[in-house]
Amino acid sequence: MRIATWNVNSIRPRLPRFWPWLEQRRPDIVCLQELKLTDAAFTGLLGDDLAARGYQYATHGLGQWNGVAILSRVGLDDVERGLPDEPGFPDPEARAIAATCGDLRVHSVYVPNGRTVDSDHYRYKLAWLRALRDQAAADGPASVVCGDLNIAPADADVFDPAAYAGHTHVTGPERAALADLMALGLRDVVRDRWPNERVFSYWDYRAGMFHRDLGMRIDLILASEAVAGRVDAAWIDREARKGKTPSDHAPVIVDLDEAPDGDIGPMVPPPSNPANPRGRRLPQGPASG
DNA sequence: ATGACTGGATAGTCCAGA
Repeated sequence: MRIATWNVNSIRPRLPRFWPWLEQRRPDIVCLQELKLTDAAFTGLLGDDLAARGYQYATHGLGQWNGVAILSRVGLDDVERGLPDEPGFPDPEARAIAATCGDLRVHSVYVPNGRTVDSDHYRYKLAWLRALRDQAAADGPASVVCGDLNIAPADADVFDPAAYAGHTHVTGPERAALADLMALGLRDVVRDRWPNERVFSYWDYRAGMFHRDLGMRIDLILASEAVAGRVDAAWIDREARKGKTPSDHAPVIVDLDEAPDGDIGPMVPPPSNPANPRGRRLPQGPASG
């Protein structure tokens, strides 16, 4: 099963990129962020074409900012829009949606940016992350938190840590909030798969940042242990950042083995292969470079 | 270089993004 997450930076002007991407990558579950549409506008714009491709969908969109969705070809139940006791700015925004897709609880999130350190928006970001952790704490054993976390987990996840000193996305409190979320038992599956690689998911539109590969890794798939153990491939789809009218974010894609029937039995040891010590298939596309 | 680009709302430029 393939799961993808993509901050599309407005779905309406992205449609000429979105439909070919969906046809090419054929994910079973898609988490989208920054739709910048109401739910009604999303349905009017994409509803029939998604149904024709076999996707159910649920959206949480309130207007021109934010907006998140989950698309699924493997079932879509128990949809939850927003977070329990969700903080707002000042009112709650459309930044979180969750649903059960087959055996998986799936979250699609667009974490607040934070703007500048110690601003009201920064405090809102931290409060929002606590509310997300509290929601995810109620998940069953098979869950994924996917989306634009707006936090670079480590210095290796920004092109120049010194350039980000004193800026949001890299501060201790933000990383601590991410660590608190991951302390529920969630794994950063792309970093697990590419422990020493230069792997970014966002590049500023300006100054040829993508061409020079000066970016950040802020779009994450965080998977519970039971799911992380099923990961075959985990990579950033840089092809989607190339060419005309891209989003400034690239999709993140994870492939899982089929869920075991019934109880999870003893793990079969992976084949011993020095070129691929994790015993995983190689990804369908490049992770970076 | 406190820049650079893109999208939304608007009808001038401003806000937001990160």
